[in-house]
Amino acid sequence: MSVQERKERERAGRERLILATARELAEQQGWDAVTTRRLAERIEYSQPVLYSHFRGKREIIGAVALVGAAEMAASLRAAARAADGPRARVTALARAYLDFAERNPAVYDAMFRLDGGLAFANEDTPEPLQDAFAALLESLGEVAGDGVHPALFTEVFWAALHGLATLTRAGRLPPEETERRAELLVDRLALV
Amino acid sequence: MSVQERKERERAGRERLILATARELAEQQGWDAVTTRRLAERIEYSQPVLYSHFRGKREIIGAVALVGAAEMAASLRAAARAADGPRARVTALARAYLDFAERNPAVYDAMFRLDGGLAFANEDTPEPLQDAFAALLESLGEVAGDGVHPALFTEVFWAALHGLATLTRAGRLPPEETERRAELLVDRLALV
DNA sequence: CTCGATTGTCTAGCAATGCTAGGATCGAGT
DNA sequence: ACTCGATCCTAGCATTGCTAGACAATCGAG
Repeated sequence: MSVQERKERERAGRERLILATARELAEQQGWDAVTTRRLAERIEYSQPVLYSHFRGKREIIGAVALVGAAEMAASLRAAARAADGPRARVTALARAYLDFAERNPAVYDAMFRLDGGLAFANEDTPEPLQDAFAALLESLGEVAGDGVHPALFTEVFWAALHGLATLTRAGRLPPEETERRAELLVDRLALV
Repeated sequence: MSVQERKERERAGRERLILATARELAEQQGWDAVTTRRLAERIEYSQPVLYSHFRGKREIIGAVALVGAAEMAASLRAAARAADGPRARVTALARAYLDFAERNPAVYDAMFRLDGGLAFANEDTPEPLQDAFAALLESLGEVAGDGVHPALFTEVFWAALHGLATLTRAGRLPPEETERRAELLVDRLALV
């Protein structure tokens, strides 16, 4: 059995290598530059190897998205934990979210802009994505206000952050005032 | 000179045909299905003809985006005009925006999600895009609140709407509660 | 009316893309 | 040492955006 175990270990290692390489390449040159050929060349295997791990490029994007979701959830929780009081937590949360999107644009795209073949908004949604939403909910639920469903409030807040992140990165909004926009958003949306 | 004029008229007509066809195809099957070959076939010309009107696919997307922006601006203004009072205007505006995005997903993508090679957030921004933003500003400026820059407020509001529109359409948010989310957004962001 | 030139259009082709079939190679277990 | 299955690669397909160069239609001058 040891032989089989070793093989599985090697396989898992190579899968991590593929994902790390895809992510790195995407961050460096954008997802368009992540072609199966280039990716295969960088991991020093031929293209068909990729297809023994993933169904195709879409699934690779999806896998990177899941890794990113876990990271984002951790970042959000860390930021919330470091802040005192509900209001400060929300501010920190918003900053952390926008910061993550700015620092990991390719991963963010994989999560929310590209089609990674992932299920959303239903029971089939992969755990890391549900957990990232939960991380938002934990801090936002307490400032939703009476009579407002926490999940609905979180969705709206999230959508606003998502809009700011994507429009800014696409050059639709001047980046200089990101901070002021985030402040305004928190000021209005968070009740005390 | 009349000959030349006729040719220019025909040329302009064909350009409109290209754009209308591209838009129709994109709305029916998505922008991925808008290939130069398919597009050329539908307009009953060969592919190179497309390149005598536009630099490439990107520029076609950009041109569709401009047409869409003009339409959206008109829709937003019509909705605002039909409402009484600042608060009702904002509600109507939000509804009209989300409605436009839902009814013209391909055009919306061309405007805000895809790369149409257009300039944004600077003085080179094409007029229709500036005007669409102006249409938002007209109704939103009056509910920004004291001491809040109207343009900044509009950007935040717009980003929130954009987030709702894109996340909903990408299946990230369940569509049933769109209306409630929009209400919550207006409730919180618009000051009276 | 004819002819040359210009304008316009098409056929054919390039390189790059995602993906796959089929054969070669390597190694585990007898 | 040998067999057989798993593993990997070479080669290739269809499709994409885009372009070069040949061909045809049309216009203006004589």
